[in-house]
Amino acid sequence: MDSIAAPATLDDPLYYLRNFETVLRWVSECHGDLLDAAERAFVDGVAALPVAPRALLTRMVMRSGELFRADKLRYPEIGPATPALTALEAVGWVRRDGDLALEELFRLYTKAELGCALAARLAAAGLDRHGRKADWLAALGEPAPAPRPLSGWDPDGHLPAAWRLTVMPVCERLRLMFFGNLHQDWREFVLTELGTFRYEPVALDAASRPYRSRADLDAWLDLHACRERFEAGEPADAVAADLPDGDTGNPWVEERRHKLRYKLARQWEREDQLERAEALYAQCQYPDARARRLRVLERRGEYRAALTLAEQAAAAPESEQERQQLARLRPRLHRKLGLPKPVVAPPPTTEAWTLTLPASGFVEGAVAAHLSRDDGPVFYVENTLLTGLFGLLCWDAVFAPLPGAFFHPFQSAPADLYQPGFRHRRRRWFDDAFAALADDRHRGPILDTWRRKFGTASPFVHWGALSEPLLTLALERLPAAHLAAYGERLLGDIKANRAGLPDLIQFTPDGGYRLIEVKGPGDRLQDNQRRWLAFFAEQGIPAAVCKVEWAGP
DNA sequence: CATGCGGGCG
DNA sequence: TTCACACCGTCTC
DNA sequence: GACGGTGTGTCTCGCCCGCATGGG
Ligand SMILES: [Mn+2]
Ligand SMILES: [Mn+2]
Repeated sequence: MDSIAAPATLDDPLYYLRNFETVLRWVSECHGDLLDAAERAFVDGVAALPVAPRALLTRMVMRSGELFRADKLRYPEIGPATPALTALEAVGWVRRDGDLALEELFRLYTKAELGCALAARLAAAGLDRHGRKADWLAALGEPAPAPRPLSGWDPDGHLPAAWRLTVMPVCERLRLMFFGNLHQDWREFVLTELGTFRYEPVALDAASRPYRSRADLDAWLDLHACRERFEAGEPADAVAADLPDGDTGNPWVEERRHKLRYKLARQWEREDQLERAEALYAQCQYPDARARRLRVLERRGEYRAALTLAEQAAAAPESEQERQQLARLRPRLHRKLGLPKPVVAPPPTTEAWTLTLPASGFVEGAVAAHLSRDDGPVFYVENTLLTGLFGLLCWDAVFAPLPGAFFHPFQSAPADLYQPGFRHRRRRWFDDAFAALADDRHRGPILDTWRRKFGTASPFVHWGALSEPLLTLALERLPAAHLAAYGERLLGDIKANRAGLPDLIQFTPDGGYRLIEVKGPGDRLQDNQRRWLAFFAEQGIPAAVCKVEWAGP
């Protein structure tokens, strides 16, 4: 199956067309039932086109935007653009300029060209050719002129022709079907072929695909459109009105839906629309939504309602983070309501000390340099070391070929990495990994994986930060039991616990090690850093906080 | 004309 | 374009 | 001390070219 989607060789001048055809074939074979009639007609129609228009279409799809100047579509391997464009126009996949907005006109043409074509308008606006292009656009855009065909902007025909691609929406949908997301694009094929990206080869089965139904895809695309509008600055009210509120049962779709709800509610909070924010949080399952809802109730002075919800939450906290937030919130609510102080177990204490150092830009580096000795080196590792050791030890678990986890050859992680059953579904592999730790025979396999897989994309291993000397030293010094404790906590909540680890690791001259979180003046521990430090204290894993003051002048 | 930026490309 | 972190201003006890 | 908002770097390569900009 993976051979079907392998990138084409770059020796072929039409390699990009081969790759596009690979995706079309793949979609047609594995996702044919998700296509509607028009999409099916497009996929079949591409195959029926002569090679020149087919290749030009592919070039346009893979470039950015939907608008192109004919004179910028020059490809030696395709030949003249005009006949190819004519063929594409005949099937309706491109059309001549159509209505061009002023911004589009300015994006297509250079300042010099616009100076000619728009000479009259510019003169009327009192602009000469010495101003800046952005100022021209601002001046001519006030009041906003109606979009019009190129001839409407440029009656004398100074400007070269523009063409508009009309099939971008269907191509985006195909991209989504293939990749399961829209942040990967067609360049994956080339960069993989070049060796710039390396992905772990995982056997794919025909049933593996991200979307089961057309409804899943439609919902995903709708949500994506809503999110883009929101991020473009459209008011939360308008976006919320269009936000579909169904439930597809597809975890990836639903996660996006709840995340967008969370962001909209957050925006309403900022606008002091607390009632609406609270109502939206109430139907939002994104992590932290319940904590935000509590905060909103508190801000509205609804202490009684807040306390009721807080007690519900405390009875079944959704995460350690929520437990931590509740431990701060409940005393506040009790005070407001005149209730006795609740008993809250204080977190275990972590050793802390203060260093006074000559001023320098990079606090972590300054502390590392100050503490480092020949027989006691210090590395700036933050999340990369422990997470990397875990990723190396559990490589086979992470890339286990479970149904539905991998559906194309360019995945750096299984699709269900953050889903609740992730660990359980791979317990066979994880049990092996933890057994290796229990028997203290993890070092060989970790080092071996480091050598074999170096450079291959992994959700846990950041190769640039994990040199062999660091790795060997860490393996020598870190007890297996510490690694096991770390791994268990990470697996308990991968998303929340993959960050927040201390800045430095110090390999002490006595043959041990110590993790050090550096805090410059005005910087304080983040919640996730506190949780890790509390855990390390419980587990007897050596960790400390180093506060830094800059030496006075 | 030097410089910086961003798109296109393999 | 997302995310983790640093930094800073505020409010409160 | 708690909280929230904002800014920053780094995400995915390295190279080339066209373009905009501003100073000489
Ligand atoms: Mn840090
Ligand atoms: Mn720090």
